[in-house]
Amino acid sequence: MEKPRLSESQEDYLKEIFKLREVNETVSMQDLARKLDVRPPSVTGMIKKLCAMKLVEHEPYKGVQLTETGEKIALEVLRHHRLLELYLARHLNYSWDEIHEEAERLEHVISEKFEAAIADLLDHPTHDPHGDPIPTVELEIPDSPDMKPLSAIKVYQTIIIGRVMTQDKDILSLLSRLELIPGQQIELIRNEAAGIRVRVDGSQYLVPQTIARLIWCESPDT
Amino acid sequence: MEKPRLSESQEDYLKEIFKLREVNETVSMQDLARKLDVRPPSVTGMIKKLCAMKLVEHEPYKGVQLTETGEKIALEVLRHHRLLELYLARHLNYSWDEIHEEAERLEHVISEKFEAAIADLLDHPTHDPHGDPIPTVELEIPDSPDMKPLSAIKVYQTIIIGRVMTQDKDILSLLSRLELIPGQQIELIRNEAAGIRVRVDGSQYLVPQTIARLIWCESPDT
DNA sequence: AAGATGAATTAGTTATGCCTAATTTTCGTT
DNA sequence: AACGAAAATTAGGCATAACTAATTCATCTT
Repeated sequence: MEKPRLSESQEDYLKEIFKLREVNETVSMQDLARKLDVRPPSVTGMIKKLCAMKLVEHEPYKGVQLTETGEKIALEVLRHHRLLELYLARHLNYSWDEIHEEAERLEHVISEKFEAAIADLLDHPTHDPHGDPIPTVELEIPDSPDMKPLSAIKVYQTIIIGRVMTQDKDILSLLSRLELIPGQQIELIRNEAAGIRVRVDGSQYLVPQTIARLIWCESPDT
Repeated sequence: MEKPRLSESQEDYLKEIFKLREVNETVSMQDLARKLDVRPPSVTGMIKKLCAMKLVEHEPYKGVQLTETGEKIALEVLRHHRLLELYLARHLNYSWDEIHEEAERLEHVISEKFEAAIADLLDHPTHDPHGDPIPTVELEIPDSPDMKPLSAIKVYQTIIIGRVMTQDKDILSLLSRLELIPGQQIELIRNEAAGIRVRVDGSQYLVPQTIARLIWCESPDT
């Protein structure tokens, strides 16, 4: 199958469809419009084009889905993005909340060679600094530990943060300051109406429910 | 003065005007069209826009010049490009003839932060792997040693290559294979009609005049 | 079963940045 | 001083990817 050259826009559409599909059963035009920060008619238009290119399938008024080829491209972009995030953090001293924005621009521009070079340098990592899995060179998604949202953990215990499910800069910056980042061990204290009370590194915080839903943790049992 | 956000195209125009200005007294629309690989009417159109933005000055049917602001931007792009070239070569194992192409795309996309990070890592270098000076953070052009083209050196002696004045991938690849790269010591043997005969690293080559004009050397005397 | 509502689509516009074809300007020659 | 060639410009178009406004469709409520 020929590999068509896509615009950055088109790559972003495919990437977002993929990411939304991981969460929702079906991907609506509205969801895409929100994520891509464009108006719905723009989405309809672009989806039509991607459809013509056989990168997505679209039943009007229903939803969108990636074709095999479309998914391949989405995974490539995702691999670029996540490798870059780790690279920026590890080798260029970027802080945890700064990496997303820079990777977002670089992901469309780096060559296969660049990808391979940083993958090598990073020793072919499986997860990025936010805990997101990095697709392999063969574009398989590596396994992640079993996780559930902090907001859904009932048993009070010591657990490890595995993944933070947001790209919002302000939230990331906050979580970074509180050390609520993947790899961090935290202690669940109490589930209050307003949020989850946790101990991190000796300090206690009340994590609001909205934010607790974004923090996924490895739960050793139940 | 406000820093306007420019398109990649616009940055490329400013960069090329600057580079042409270093060589020619005056920059023609044709020169630009050739370098940027577009047709002359496109150049006229874009120059008009850059003129309106006060980034260039243009007397129709005469030539183009950068304004102060335009030159600043050109130097920023050039700094990005040349830092990136050195970075790719030093840290990501790119070969000498591969760096230009990748830097060409990345230069428009990296942030100030990225620039600062690699400049730090490279210990604030003054010249890139092709011997081109890297503008400083303050956008001053660092001094280079006195040089003249290999084709213009009369006295037969041992000299050091300082700069290679081409971005042509094929020529770069050839020169790379022959080790005719900045820093290399070479011995002038004879000036023949067809070219300059030199000894490099024990091997003898005949460097055609066209190529000898691209290789600038530090000449200790005369 | 008929609206009402919200999602999706169509129609038509805009801004970039390129193109070709036609025209104008400049300048070196005679 | 006039001509011809080369360079530059204008005029008019095309593709991309956004947008707004208007319309159509699907579904939920009563």
